[in-house]
Amino acid sequence: MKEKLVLIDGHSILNRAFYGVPDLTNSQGLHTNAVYGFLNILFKILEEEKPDFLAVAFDVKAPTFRHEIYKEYKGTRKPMPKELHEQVPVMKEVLSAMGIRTLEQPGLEADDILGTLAKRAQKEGVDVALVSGDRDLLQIATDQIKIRIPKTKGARTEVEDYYAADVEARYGVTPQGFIDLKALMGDASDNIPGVPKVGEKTAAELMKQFGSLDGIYAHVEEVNKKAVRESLIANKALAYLSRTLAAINVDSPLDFSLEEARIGNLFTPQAYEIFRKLEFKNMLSRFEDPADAKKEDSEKIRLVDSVREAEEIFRKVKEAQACGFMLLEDEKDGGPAALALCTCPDEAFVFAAGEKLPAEFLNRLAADLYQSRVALSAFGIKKIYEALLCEGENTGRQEGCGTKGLFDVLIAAYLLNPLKNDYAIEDVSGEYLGRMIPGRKQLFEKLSWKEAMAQKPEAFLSYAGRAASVCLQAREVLTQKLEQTGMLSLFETIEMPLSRVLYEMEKEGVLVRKEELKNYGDALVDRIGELEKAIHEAAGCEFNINSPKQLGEVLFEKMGLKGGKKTKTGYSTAADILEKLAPDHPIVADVLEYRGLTKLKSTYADGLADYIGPDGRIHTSFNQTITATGRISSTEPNLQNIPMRTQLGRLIRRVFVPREGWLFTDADYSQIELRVLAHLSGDRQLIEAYQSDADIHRITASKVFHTPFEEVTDLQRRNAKAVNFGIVYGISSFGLSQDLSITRKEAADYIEQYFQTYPDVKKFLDRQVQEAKEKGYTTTLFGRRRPVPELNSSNFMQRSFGERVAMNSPIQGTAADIIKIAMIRVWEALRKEGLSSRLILQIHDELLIETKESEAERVRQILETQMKGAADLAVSLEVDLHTGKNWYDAK
DNA sequence: GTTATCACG
DNA sequence: ACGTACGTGATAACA
Repeated sequence: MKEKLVLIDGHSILNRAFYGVPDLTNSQGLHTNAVYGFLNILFKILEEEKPDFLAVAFDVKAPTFRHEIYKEYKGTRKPMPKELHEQVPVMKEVLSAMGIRTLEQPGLEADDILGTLAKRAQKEGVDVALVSGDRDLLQIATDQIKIRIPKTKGARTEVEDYYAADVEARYGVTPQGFIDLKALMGDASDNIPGVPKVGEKTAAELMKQFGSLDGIYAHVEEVNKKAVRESLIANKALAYLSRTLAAINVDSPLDFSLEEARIGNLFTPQAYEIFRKLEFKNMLSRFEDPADAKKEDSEKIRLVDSVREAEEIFRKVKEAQACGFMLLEDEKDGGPAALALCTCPDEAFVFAAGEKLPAEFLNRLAADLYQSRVALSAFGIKKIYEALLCEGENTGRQEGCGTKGLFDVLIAAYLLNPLKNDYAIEDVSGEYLGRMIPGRKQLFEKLSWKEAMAQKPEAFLSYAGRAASVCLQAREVLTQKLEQTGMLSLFETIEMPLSRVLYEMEKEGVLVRKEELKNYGDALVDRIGELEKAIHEAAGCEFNINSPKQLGEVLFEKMGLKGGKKTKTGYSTAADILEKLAPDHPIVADVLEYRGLTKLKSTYADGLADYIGPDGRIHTSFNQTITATGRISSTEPNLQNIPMRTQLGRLIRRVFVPREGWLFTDADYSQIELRVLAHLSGDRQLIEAYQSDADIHRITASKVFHTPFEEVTDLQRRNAKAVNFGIVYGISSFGLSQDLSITRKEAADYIEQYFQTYPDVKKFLDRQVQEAKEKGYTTTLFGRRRPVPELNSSNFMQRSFGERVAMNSPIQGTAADIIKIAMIRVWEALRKEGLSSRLILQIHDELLIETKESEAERVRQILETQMKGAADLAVSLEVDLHTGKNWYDAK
């Protein structure tokens, strides 16, 4: 069996990976996408080739770097972006930790190193696979040397393979001919002059006709085109010099023996450590689990599956101070699959629900434990209140929202880094405890908990036990981190109590009149049909109006409407584009109406109906660990985006009703974000504007446009309002100009005038950006942080985005904090006074209470008092209150 | 699974 | 010169 060598063109692959993999950073803000992509390609190649030897070559100096796209289109060089630059040493470190031989030598380009090694290996009878993103390497290909060019296609990489024959088949020249071809046409990015007048096309033709550079000069008189012929003759020396430059030196002086590149164990402890640091979680599964090897002996996880045993253990657990509490609820049937408890880190009990240990019994024990004085540390607490509170909660803990002693690892991890997409317990373990444990996906793929328990009982036991242990251990570490970052009070007094409020709101749900919702949907159908017909008729063909692709083609090609291309996939048919065409083209107006109606039908009329439960109510999920700013979000269904702005859409709110004989009370903050801005900036003018109790947009218009208050026109007010919004979003003249359909210059003037009117707002915004740049994060009034890694980007667009984020997050986030405080206070007031009315929805600046008629006045008072009093700002917080028989009437 | 669009604050 | 408003989630189309 022949041995095999894999050679990798380090910079080239790193470069490919950098541009092929979306931006990734670890929690320290280190960019990792290129390294990640490189390793993915490496692992793929290794699996396919199963080589005996492996080496990676780098250029010694890479101050500028061929940006592939620029090279192809512009023939220029571009400096390596710093996001990529910082990954080069990391990459080398990773390779070194994996025991992979790296090669770099002053005076030698990576191409030369690769070429030389490939040829040497071939001489020794070793097969070679050379991996590079650079087609120049194709000149090295032979029957034993395969050039492999990876292409990132969407999510995964495909590799093009070239032996010598493949090069000829694809390009019509031999590998040697490749050199000649390049010599003829030149390559600006490699400083190869080439022959003047000969470009890509001509070079290819010449090669086809004569076979080689030598062939061309042997028959140079036979070259057809006069200009080319003369240039060839005049530049013969240049042509041969170019060939020398284009040819990879396959005989470089390189002190290296193949044995040095023999592959050993790549998955070393050192590599594991680095992968962990880089947070390449899915790659960690390639390592043997060090936790297994190291911990198995000391880690005792006991399976409990009888009532008698369970009771005995619970008695003991109740005497502990703190307890890690991991309840695994099956996603298929919603019932508890198992409960894991841990009172000291290397010992855990896993209670498996089943015939011998009924779920109800487990719930009772859990509730009992919650009533005891043990401090529970759980993960995703909102989901487990059901079990904790199953016996009612009117004994024991009464403080706050009943969360005393409870600690939610999930919420703590979210506060410490709100940018993550998910917060798996195994990630928390690795990140905060430095203790790697095998992840759920790795162990069970897509199995539900009950399936996992049945199919892989041992792994399940181990996972559950460790998870509980992590909950216990993480409490201390996370508390300390929260303390260090100034977020402990936010955690304890806002987020933890809020989790209970959200649980109750979800459980309560909102009543929806199913019949009326159906009628609403049905009423849309006829008009949708009419529009569809009219659109197809006007277009002269039938097509799917819902397909932006088809719609774009019909509108802009078939019908020839003028509208610039936008997206990479084709024409933009977004509403703001179509609105400009609508007045002149009835079909476009119809499309817009069609879009509006089908949206109402599919997302709201039909979409919501699927979520009405047996109790006639919709129970949304309020997610507490999703947004970057601290807002909550609502899913399945989203009840925070029910139509409001158009009359027809707004009507759907009539199907949201309180129970028979009750009312809705709706309370929303008036311009909470602008008021927060007034407070945070301390701007005297803005604060006084709010104290005067007049329409803030009108006041702003009056000041910004130097117009007496009474004479402000509607247009001026509208413009001022847009500027106010723009300020909150992190103003840019372009954004404002888009919104108002004015020129950038005009928008810039408005902004300039605004800042002159409210100078401290300007100072405040600048300070947010400045501080965020220094510290790497922004902070709300209540200490909530949001990291802004984009501020360090070398990419203008990303950096600008970071600046807007730095301006917006403290404002949006502080407003989010305030309404959370209000929610807790309102909830507690309702409870304390023994009222039956219930908080059921939150829509960012609005609360909806299902109100018992006899409590209506008291509910209004509670809402007003608690919402206004949620924060003490330099301006008052104002609340608009409405009551009605449905949500439509209560707004 | 990603993209385009559009609903809300 | 770059190419935008901030924060979400659901749907349908398309690869």
